[in-house]
Amino acid sequence: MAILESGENYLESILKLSQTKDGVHAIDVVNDLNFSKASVSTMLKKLKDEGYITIDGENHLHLSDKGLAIAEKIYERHKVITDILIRLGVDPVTAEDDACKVEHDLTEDSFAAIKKYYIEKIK
Amino acid sequence: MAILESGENYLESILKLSQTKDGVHAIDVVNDLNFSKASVSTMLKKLKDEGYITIDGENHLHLSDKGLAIAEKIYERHKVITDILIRLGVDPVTAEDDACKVEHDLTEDSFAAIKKYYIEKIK
DNA sequence: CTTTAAAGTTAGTTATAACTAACTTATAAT
DNA sequence: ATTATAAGTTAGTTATAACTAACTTTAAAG
Repeated sequence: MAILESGENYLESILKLSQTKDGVHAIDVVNDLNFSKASVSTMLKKLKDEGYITIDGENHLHLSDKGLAIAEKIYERHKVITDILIRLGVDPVTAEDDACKVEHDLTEDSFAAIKKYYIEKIK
Repeated sequence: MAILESGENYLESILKLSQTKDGVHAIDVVNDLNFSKASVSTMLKKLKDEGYITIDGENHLHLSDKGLAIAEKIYERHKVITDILIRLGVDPVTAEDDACKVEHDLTEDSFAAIKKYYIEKIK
């Protein structure tokens, strides 16, 4: 079963959190995504069952190889799209919010085209 | 109750169809969106109940003022985003598909910024 | 005019993904 | 050690929005 939009956000959150903190817990994801503990618990179980993350004895969340691949993909999209919107004059908070939605919708082709343009013409 | 992503697509479809055909029926929307007749029937009823469309004695679909406003907004986004992606080198079919998803996610601010850039720098 | 096909509806199901409430488990403070 | 707080789980609910199956209604063709 492939991972969907919501799952991608969880993986991205775990990656982001793991860059500033070691030992990411479910509660950190709760605070980052502003979902209920119950929702996060349920989704993390699903992500674990489907092999996107592992949870160790201290309840630390770890991205598996395939989880990391998705997290990195989405996180890159997030940063590129946010930056483009900011450079086009959108306020940073709105840019972040919009990137967070759009980042899941683009095909590889479209994002690659956007990224290429971003690197050559905007950045 | 505000209209959501799916409803926006129906309104956009009705607008698009009404530009090449007069007397748009539910079945035309079925063929345009590739949903089942049942799904379309149910959603059109909801859009009617909430005042976004009217359905006349011949089962022709008509956008109300507020329905038209949404349809035009989404349709403009669709065309702008599709054109940008095509100009960035994405194949037209993929560009259409991606625009169809992204068009619902952007805030007014972000789309306005993108449109401004599109008019000044890309078009 | 009757039969067939197209159009539309209704009922019930499914999946995704959030929620609250209530529970357990684990940690920290008195 | 007991209690209070924090963390995590489980069960059941909700909303959105698709689906199939079965039905009705309308329109067209013989």
